[in-house]
This record gives sequence, C-alpha cells and structure tokens, in this order.
Amino acid sequence: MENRIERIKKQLHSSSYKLTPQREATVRVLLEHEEDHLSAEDVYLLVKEKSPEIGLATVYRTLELLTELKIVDKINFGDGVSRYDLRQEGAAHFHHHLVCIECGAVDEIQEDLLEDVEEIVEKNWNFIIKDHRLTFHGICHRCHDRSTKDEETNNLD
Amino acid sequence: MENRIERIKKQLHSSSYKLTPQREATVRVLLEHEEDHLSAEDVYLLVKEKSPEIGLATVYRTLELLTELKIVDKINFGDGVSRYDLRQEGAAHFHHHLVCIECGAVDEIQEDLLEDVEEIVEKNWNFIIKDHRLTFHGICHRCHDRSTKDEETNNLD
DNA sequence: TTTCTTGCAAAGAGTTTGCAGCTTC
DNA sequence: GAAGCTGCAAACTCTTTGCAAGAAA
Repeated sequence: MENRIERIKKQLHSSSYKLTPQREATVRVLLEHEEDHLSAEDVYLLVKEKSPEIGLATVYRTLELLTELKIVDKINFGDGVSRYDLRQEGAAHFHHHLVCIECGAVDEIQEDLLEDVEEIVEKNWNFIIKDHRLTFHGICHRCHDRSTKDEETNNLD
Repeated sequence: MENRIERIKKQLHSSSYKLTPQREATVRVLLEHEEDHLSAEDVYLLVKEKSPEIGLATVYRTLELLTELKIVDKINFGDGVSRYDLRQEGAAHFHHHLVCIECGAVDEIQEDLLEDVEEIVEKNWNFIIKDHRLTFHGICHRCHDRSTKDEETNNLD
C-alpha cells in the first residue's frame, strides 16, 4: 500500500505534479476500493469521510490527472456515470469486465484473452491497437446459482 | 430501405407502439447513416432538415424506444455522449468498433471474433454471456498510411 | 515571488420530465 | 373520448470552469 503510494508519488513528480494531501487521500480511497468501480461521486463521499474539507471539483481534477497519467482508467458502463479503476501495475492492457444484468455486479478479468483477436484485427483491418475495452453483459455466477437453487426448490413443491 | 421500415413498423406494432411520422423520420435518418455513429443531437439535426417541426425530446424518446426494442444499440465511446447504432438485422451480437485516437474515426467490425473468448469466459468465470461490447483504440489505416507517407517525404530531405 | 493547487459557486453539456395540446383509434 | 404521442420549456444530473484565497518551492 505505502509502496504503491510512493510509486504514484514518483509518477506524479516525474510529470511535475505534487502529491498533495487531497490527491493522496483520493489515491488511498482508490487503493482501498480496488475491487470496486467507483464513480467520482462515490470517491468524493469516501474521501470526505477522512478529509471532510475536500471539494468535489478537486476529486474530479485528481481523477482526471490520474487518468491522464494512466494510473487509473476511466470507464463507462452505459449508465450516465464515469467510473474510475486503478490500473494493475505494469499492465499493458486494460482488463475486462463482466457486468451482471440481474444484480449489477461488476467482476474483473485480468487475463488478456484477446491476443489472438488483436492479431487478426491488426492484420485484417490494418489497425494499430493501442488499447481495448471489452465488457460482457450477462448473468453472473451468483445470480445463476441463486436461480438454479430456486428451480430446485420449486421442483420440491 | 422500405422493407426495413416496414419491418420496424411491425416490430413497433407488436409491442403496441405506432410508427408516427416523427418516429419514421428518425428511423429513416438512422437507416441513411448506418455507417455513422450519430449522437441524439446529430440525429435531431438531420431529422430537422426534412421535418423541421420535430422536437429534440421526441428524438430522445424515439431513440430510447428503439433501444428498448433492440432495434438500435446505444453506445458510448467515453466522450460524454451516447451514440446510436442500428442493429444488423438478425445479428445475435453487437458488432465491434475501431476508434482512431488520431482522427476520431469509428470503423465497424461485423465479424464475431469472440466465440473462443466467450467460451473461455463462460466456462472459467461461470458467467452466462448475453451480449458484449468490444472497442479497440488505436491508429486507423488512414492515419497510419498518412504518417508512413510523411516519413518517406521526410527521408527525401 | 511565482507557480501550483484548492474550494466554492456558477456555468455547461447532455438528457429527462411535466404538461397542455394534438392525433388516432 | 380515452389513450398515445408531441413540442416546448423547465428541471435534473454529471462534469467542468472562473476565480480568489491558500500552500509550496
């Protein structure tokens, strides 16, 4: 944790930005919620718990800055909100997402999986891929398990 | 063209909606610009050329309706705007996009390409895939050709 | 001092909604 | 005439920006 903060601090410095208390508080929230996909508002509320004096605009500005430096990825699942996701350190590519259309949960896939597809696209479409976004929409294992169980229960009637 | 309008009309009717003149005008614009990825505002301006009395809210409502009926797909490339894309008739899956980070052009890939990946995801993550979104960000063939040419020119200096 | 950063409030962009009037069946 | 649809304007949500004050180099 402290290590990662330290490294992010260096990344900022190498682009002549400072890790101010507000920025650090924001980064800490992102680190503590790495599994989630927080909106700017979500981050703001969480940062506020520990640093009540922070302003929403500062959070937006910090998230924008972190996105620019590729420390976080800004994603959009189609609801009207941008979400922010810490990049895995050293990750060349953006990870993928599984969005459950029943419960709304968002799971992550860290594996690349797209190597073959990218080769085809680069070759056949003559397109130089720099990044990708892949999201699957469907039923997550939790909701699936639940409905399977429900069925079993019904069968007992 | 008229065929497709006719079929969309039937799809609306089967859900007890009417193909009003405003809705038809909107659908026609989408059909005429199938290659593009129009925002609601874009659609509005184009519809207005032929039906100047239409309101922006009607266009939004029509696009929402068409999205609900899965006649169009609502997509989001990360700029703050929703874009609307007519589904290929009978397409089981959403097509993919190539977004050029130099010129902003958006090209489409109709081929599925994800069959193998989906099989892995369904199996390993126990996730039932209903739809997917895949977007590649990079340099399109046009920009690539152009910069290759520029380099050649520079070499002549 | 000079430059960067912040908080606040106001502005902006995109989208949705309430409502009265108009169509359509 | 009931139900659905439309245009307008107002409202709303998310995000950005201007600015004066504060912190850091």
